[in-house]
Amino acid sequence: MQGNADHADHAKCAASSLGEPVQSGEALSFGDLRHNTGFLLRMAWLQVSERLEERSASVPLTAAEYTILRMIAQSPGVRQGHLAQALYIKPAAMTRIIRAFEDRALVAREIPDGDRRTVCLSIRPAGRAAIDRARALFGGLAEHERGQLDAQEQQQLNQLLRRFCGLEDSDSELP
Amino acid sequence: MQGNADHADHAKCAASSLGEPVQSGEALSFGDLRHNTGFLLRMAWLQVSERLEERSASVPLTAAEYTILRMIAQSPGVRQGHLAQALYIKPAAMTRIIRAFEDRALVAREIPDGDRRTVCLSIRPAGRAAIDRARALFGGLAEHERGQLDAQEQQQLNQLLRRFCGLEDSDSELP
DNA sequence: TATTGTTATACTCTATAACTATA
DNA sequence: TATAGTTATAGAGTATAACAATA
Repeated sequence: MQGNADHADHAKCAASSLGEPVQSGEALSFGDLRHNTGFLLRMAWLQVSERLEERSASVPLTAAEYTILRMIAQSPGVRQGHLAQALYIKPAAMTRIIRAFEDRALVAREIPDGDRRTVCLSIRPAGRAAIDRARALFGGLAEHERGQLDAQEQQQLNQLLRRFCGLEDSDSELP
Repeated sequence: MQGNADHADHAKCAASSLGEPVQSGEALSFGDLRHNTGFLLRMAWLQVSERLEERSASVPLTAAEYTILRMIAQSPGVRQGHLAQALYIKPAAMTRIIRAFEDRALVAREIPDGDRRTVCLSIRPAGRAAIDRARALFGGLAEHERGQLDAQEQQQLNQLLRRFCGLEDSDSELP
């Protein structure tokens, strides 16, 4: 429910004109927003991306690039379009990203004989080296990724997030 | 190996320098990325924001604007800077957002006598009406926010997310 | 001098549609 | 005609620093 904070039209900032407490202090109330998954997801992502951005300063790879490179390394020969679809990246954007990778010799583009409209991607040695260098910064259950959670809670969070986005516990766990 | 070898024969995609299976099919493996909280958070947020964007088409408020408006309604007289800090919005960006709100008569800006450098915000009737109209689209545990989760799992996810970003179960739950 | 908010500018992402080439 | 990818352009969002007013 939310029926608080009735009309406080002329709420003087500090001089409380109405019963509702005024937030001239520091901690302000999030109210029902605390039960809004979209809001929480955005807040959590903003915190993480901030930390990732700091870290990406020390390595020639952003977190987004790291993700794409890892996907290519894990799926050699993957079609560019499939990769874009899986990562929610539009084809037009993927083209620029991949071309930049090619310019830096991180990935190889190949047009297969079977269907010459498509582009297949594979990792190159420099790409693999970049991944290895960045893994410690961006990867796994690292401390900077935990927020206020302990390792067990983080795994629980991860599982719920996988379930949330339909990334069920199916692939590549047991070959 | 799974043998759909009709194209895989000559597709040099397949015959890479690695022994790894080739993902010319559809579902591709996310590998260790499935244990990467940052990656999962981004994927989940992308799904949600996509749905929110569709919904915001039918109402003159984006999901981000809805969040800010609700915060102002919940904290009448809140200082603009505090609001920006709480929501991870830079002051420069907040200025434009608030001015747009003021132009649409959704919020009121007030410069208090106590400290004339600051700006205090409060909701106006049109703002409250906009919130009410948008609540059904953006709010709570709505179906569009659940992903593949049932209501209980979603609450569990919400709690872990609150913990993750330090939004502990402290505020405004029991006044 | 430090703080709060504003302005101006540039840069990164993203969205969209038109285009090429293959099928 | 449909599909895969490319190109070009515009728009939103965000970062940065310089600035004004106030403390």
